[in-house]
Amino acid sequence: MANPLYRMIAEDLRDQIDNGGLEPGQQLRTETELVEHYGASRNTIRDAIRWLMSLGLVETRPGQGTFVVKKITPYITTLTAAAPARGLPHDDVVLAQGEGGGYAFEVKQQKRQPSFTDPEVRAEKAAGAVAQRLQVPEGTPLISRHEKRYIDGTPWSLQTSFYPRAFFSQGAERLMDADGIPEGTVRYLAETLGLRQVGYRDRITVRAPDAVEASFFNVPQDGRVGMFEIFRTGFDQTHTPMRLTVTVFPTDRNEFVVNVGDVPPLAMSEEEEEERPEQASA
Amino acid sequence: MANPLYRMIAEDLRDQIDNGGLEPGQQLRTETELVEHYGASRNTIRDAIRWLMSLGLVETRPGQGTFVVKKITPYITTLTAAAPARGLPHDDVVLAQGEGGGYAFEVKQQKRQPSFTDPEVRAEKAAGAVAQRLQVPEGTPLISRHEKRYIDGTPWSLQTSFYPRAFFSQGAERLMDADGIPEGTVRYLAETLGLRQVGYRDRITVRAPDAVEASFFNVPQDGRVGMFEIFRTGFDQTHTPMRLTVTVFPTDRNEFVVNVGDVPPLAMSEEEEEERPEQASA
DNA sequence: AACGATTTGTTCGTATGTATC
DNA sequence: TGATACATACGAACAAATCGT
Repeated sequence: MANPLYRMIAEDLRDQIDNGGLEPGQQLRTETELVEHYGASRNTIRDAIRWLMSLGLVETRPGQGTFVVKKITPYITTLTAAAPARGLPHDDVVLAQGEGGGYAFEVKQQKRQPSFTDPEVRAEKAAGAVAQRLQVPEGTPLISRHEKRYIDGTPWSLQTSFYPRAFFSQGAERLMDADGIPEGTVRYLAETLGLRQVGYRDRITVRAPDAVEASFFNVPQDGRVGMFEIFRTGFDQTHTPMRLTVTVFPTDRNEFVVNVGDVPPLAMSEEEEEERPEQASA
Repeated sequence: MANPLYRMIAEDLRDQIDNGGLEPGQQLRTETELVEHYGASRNTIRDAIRWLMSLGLVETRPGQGTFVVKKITPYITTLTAAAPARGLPHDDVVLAQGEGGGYAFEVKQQKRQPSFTDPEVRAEKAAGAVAQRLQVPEGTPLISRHEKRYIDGTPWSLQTSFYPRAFFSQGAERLMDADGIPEGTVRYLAETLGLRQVGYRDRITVRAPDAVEASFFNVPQDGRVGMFEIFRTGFDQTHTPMRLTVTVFPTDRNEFVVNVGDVPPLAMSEEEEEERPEQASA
């Protein structure tokens, strides 16, 4: 039964975090102090701390100490379009609302301000998963548009959209502009090419971050914090994929909501006042 | 530039996994062999392996060795109801289809057979997130039904549904049966109490597994493999929550799909033939 | 700007325990 | 049972980051 020593020490520290005195953000005793307190070697203490780290309970900062992680109030993103007004035909509503301002994800969380970088535009060829989701042969010329997205100035998501490069030659020239398309690419394509997006499919997976993502989101290199990866394929009137948008979000600060049928609006009280009875000013 | 030694060794091993000879499932050289090969101490070699483990690239088995993890073909679950037949009123369709056999998640992956345990039924009181999502005061009497769900015999998800215990006294007596409710609790409640579920909301988050989940899903105790946690709140005609279902899935073997608007059915080719060029009969 | 004190990070060595075949 | 392989635990030394003086 006797668990290894480092895990017993970890359990003891965990208790103090879950119940006892250790508050989020607070510093733990230093490794040297813990060595004396538990009578174990420093390596064993470090094993215990590593265990707690892998559980996402503490984080270490070189030169400073070990700290209890504070949970982040999650950003909430609705994947389905805004609830259709009752009585309206379904198709007409789906994409007029939810996919308004350039891209569908809306920040439901009030008081938070999303912002984006101007897109970085590249010409590339379809390959692998991208070709598969767009249902085009490998090597098909594409346009990709890359954006960094922030909420209140903190990194929120990395987004890449792919379009067939044929759209460009057919007249949708602003697809390769490095400026944003304020009215949204979906609407822009409808106006210029008559391509109406009649629906989309999201595919939600989780994977480990790569080096770029870990650095951008400021999460540990290793896989402790996963990344939501959402593939959104948009379909036109002929049920042909007309675009693919891949967005990556850290799992530690994001939630997604899917509404089906007739559901009440997301109440503010549903996400707030989880465990902060104090303060309410913006 | 000069990364720590253990990470340089890890990178070298990683290259062999990504490009070179090391196939999924294959065994790496033993720690002692790696000590000789790289001229580093065993602790440093173990640090390198630990790094690769945290990236989810390898796994260690005491007494056997270190192995390259093989990725699992993911189970695909559609969260939205089956595509409504065009022209039908929206509300009537939403829940007749997708939420047929007891619960909404369908296994889209062909050739795979889901199975469930008989539910374990408990009487309990609403608390915390459950009370919040059901929009009832803390302490409200509830019925909870717990199921283990498998696909092809391997653990797939853990599911708990909560209903107000008042439903039981009002006549829905089978809610406390330890037998399954083959026609589905949603339909059962409609037939006995006239409670129609007109919509539902899913909330998708990722968190670390607890001890029970780690053991059931056979994933490491630490947080390397996250858990999808999906809260599904069902609403009745009066927009009041009538049930809450919480389902937990390991992120390493699950994907979710959300359909909005008019989208073509999920083609088999979209998930198959990722890296198996052979065989194509259906 | 420089230095010293503090704290975590990296690397070595060594010994023993435990799981698997 | 023995051999092999990973897991745990100790001790020690130096490096690198941070902070205050």
